[in-house]
Amino acid sequence: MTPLDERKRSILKAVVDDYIETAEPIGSKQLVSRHALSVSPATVRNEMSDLEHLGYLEQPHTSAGRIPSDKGYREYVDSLMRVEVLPSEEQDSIRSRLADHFDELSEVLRNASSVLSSSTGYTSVAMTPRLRQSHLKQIKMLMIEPGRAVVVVVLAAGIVKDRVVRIPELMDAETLAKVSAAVEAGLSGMKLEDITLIAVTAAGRRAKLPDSLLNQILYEAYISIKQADSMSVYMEGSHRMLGFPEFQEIRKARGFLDALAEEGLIAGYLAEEAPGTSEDADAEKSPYMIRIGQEIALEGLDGCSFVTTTCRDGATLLGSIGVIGPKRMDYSNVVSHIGFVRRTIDDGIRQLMEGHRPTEDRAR
Amino acid sequence: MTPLDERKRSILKAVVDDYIETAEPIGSKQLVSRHALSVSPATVRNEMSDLEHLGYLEQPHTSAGRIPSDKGYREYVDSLMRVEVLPSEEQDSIRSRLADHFDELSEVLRNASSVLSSSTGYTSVAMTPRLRQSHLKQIKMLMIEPGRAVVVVVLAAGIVKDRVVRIPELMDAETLAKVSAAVEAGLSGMKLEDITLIAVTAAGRRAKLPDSLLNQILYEAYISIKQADSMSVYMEGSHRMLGFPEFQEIRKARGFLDALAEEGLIAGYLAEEAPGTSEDADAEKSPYMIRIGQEIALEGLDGCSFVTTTCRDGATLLGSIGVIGPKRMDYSNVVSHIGFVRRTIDDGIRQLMEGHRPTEDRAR
DNA sequence: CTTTAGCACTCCAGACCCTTGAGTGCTAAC
DNA sequence: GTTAGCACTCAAGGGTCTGGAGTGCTAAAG
Repeated sequence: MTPLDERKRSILKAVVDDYIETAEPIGSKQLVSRHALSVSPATVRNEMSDLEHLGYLEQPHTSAGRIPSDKGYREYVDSLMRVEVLPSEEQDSIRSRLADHFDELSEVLRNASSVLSSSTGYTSVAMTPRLRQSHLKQIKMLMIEPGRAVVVVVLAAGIVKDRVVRIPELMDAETLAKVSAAVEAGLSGMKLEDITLIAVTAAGRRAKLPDSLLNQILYEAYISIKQADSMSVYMEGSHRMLGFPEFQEIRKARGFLDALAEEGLIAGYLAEEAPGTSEDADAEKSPYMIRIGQEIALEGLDGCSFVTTTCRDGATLLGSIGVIGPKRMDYSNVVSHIGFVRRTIDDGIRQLMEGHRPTEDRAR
Repeated sequence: MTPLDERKRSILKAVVDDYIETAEPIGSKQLVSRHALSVSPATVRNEMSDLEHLGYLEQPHTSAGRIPSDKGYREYVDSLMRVEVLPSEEQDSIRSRLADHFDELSEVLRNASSVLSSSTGYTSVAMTPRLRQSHLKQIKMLMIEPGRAVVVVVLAAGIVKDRVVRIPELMDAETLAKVSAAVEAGLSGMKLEDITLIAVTAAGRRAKLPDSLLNQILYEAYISIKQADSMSVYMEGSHRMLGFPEFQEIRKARGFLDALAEEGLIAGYLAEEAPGTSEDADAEKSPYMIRIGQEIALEGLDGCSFVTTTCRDGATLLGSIGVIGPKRMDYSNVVSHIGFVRRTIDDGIRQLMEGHRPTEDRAR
């Protein structure tokens, strides 16, 4: 309970640092030689033994070195590691990879996922949020050909979803436009979660058309609106994990991949609010959530850690991004990357939202 | 060169069947006992030795059983295996899983991929084709808010793509509608590959607006049209491969997953036309392409086979679907599944295209 | 000429043992 | 409180051995 003294802290940090690098249990002698500790191996041994009893380290078996426990990683993440600012070349490279498509949220998130995975070397996920709280801005129905139409739903957050639907053969383009306008007029500005089929129908009725024509269309409009609320998950780089020693046993690798393939499992995790784990707001006041090992209570993902954060525009949630790696991941690097990506996205979106300044030199 | 005699054929078939099931090298004695061959192990031994010299079988090492060579699998696939019709419960189950979203091609393909992977137990891919040959049907630009618009591109094949773009602040909704109409009037009916920026500009000019306003919009319209041509790849179930004995060595598993993660690699393969490998058009005249082992010349995918087919509506290519598994995959089962999925999709699309009959009882 | 039984030979896989080296905990001296 | 010394532990790697499945060859039988 009493906080660790300075020497214990630095030894714990050294152990975690080394273990992150080598994935091998760390012994006292090795530790002394790799770090300029001004004490002997025996002293370190005593300290390590203490740290083990305190629950920060564990031994795979007697007569092996020590590896960090979940608690050890937690301490490391919360107060020992030093998060560096990304070198500016890397910042530039990430910025340029994210630069395109800022106007399409799902593209941004897909890109972010890809960037995070390749720049950290771990698996990344990104997710669009449920948008129940979002306001409907527009809904347009366009004729494609007799019997088919496309419904375009635009939300306040700038999110656009479309969907092809069937409509009655008899419906012509002008009539459809009229219905479309009526629905939009009636629903625009409402929160998605408040839009019911009844509301849609009421709005559509204003078009003053026979119900026989209307019913199907309005139902499809309703479904389209509801579907706009669905979230999508992007995942990248799960194959990278096979390169790490912790996944050399096929069983582990398989458990991991099976867990990730489980539809929606990860989504549930990302969906949860980030409660701001680290109380000391470091270089960046960080709404990160870092879950370590058992803290992720998902079968197959023990042995992993999960760093997530959320992108927001003011109060509204725009998306969540995260990195999954072995517990032994390079937390500092991951946090820098994920933080930088988040800020880049937030900035990009904000810029887009507030006052559309005349198109800047949009690189190619 | 001379075709195999009947006994050799049945022994080869037996070996491949057994190996597909057990993944263990097959010995003469075992073979005799598992199949009701009316000859002694010694005879089988002689035949197997012949088959080895003819290149159909190979031995991992002296004094092990035999396993099929690529040539052996090829013979098996081309003329030995018997493709069963799917049991009707399975047909129903697949049909119902595919039933939704028939109006949205990309949804259909995504679904198909998921169905194929879960029903065969292997990895599946599906791909929308490049659509250069497709005709532009509609292009609509809708105002979202000052400075932002959504462009909806509809192709003749019934494919709909949208994209959010920036437009000049000054542009109002009616003006945009006018431009939109002009562009559509000028381009509708053209093949995607024939649409150039010049063509778009020429069409847009008819709206009689100052170039300063037009230029940006027309450029965005052009980009949107070009993007409609992009293909997308859906892949599912790559994690399933870790369950197979051939991927127990992490190296293999990693090579496989790395290869699949390589953006576009698989796409290239799927994109190639299916030249109808099997000359004898079996129960179904099959435009299958089956590539076995080395025939897939991709690093990491040796040891695998790849069964693909294409969905078409008449002459136009709608998409490709395929299954990737170990060379030792259950070809017969895969072919039945993939064939059934293809036919179900083709039927569904055709039904949608030709005469839209009044909406049938749409389940749910 | 084809098929089969018999036999010697090969080779992998698994069990077992041994050695080595890194690491520990404990004790006693500094 | 720190350190040197020492006995002890244990996993990993390398060797040897054995059992079993399978082969190829030969010679006899059909």
